[in-house]
Amino acid sequence: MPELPEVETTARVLRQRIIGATVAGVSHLDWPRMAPNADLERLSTALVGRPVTSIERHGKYLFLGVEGDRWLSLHRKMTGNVIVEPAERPAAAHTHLVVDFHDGRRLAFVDPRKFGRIYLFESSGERAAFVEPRMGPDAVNDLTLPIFSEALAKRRTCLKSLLLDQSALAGVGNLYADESLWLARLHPARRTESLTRSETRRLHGCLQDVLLKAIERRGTSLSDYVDGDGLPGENQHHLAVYGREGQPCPRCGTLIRRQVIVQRGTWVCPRCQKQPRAQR
DNA sequence: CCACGATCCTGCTAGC
DNA sequence: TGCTAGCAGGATCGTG
Repeated sequence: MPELPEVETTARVLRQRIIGATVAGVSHLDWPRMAPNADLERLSTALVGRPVTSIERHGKYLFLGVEGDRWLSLHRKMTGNVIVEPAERPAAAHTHLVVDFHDGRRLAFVDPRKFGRIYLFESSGERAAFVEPRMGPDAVNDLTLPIFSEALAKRRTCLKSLLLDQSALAGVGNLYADESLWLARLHPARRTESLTRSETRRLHGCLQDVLLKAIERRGTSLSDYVDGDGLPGENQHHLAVYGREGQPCPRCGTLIRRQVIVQRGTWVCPRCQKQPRAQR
């Protein structure tokens, strides 16, 4: 599933490919629930005839800006992909939005599960009003140690729940939460308020390491994810715990275990990540 | 404030 | 072999 590193990799590809391209048309919007605040007519009116001026990312959201402060925003949830390709190619199955450009290429939003979301914002203010209540600081661009400590102090919950909460910090999903907690040698069920100052610093550093390494490796391709050129990433070959139940911990060799924490499949090394005493 | 369950979807897989 | 029930999961919403 695309999390911050996958969305960042896609954003970098899109910047190289479509900045300056002018929108010629919008089509294939076949599932209205995927676009809660826009229909094909509104999207066309806002985008057609305008060149793409910027590609931005906050957390797992992608923002495609066109001239005149209009923003097409995409969230890929679990199975969505955003791909630039020649317009003559037949549209892939499960294509739910196509943006055609004047140069004969198109951007396709493909999502078998239809969990992905498409939004249109007609000003930066409108976009900010959407982002602010639901997303905290971006986990890579805005999350300094003091800001992370503050986000942690504001909530009394377990570490896994904190890392997955997009309003606390934006961009981390199930995979990178587990990988960061393993690298920091902290159990996902540990309470936020139980962390010492040095554990907080360690978790912050490990989270940055895990996310930046994953970006260098162009994301993790386990089932669906490919980048803006349709290419898989490399980080799936470097996972320590995620999805590795029964395989040895790369640090100590103990067999990785899967448990369910805050309703999510969670992988831990039972030796490196000591279960807190209050938990069963 | 926090936890938990339901919801949205379809592809995959375990089990018969 | 072929079918089906159940699971997975990000964000949101309603309930306790």
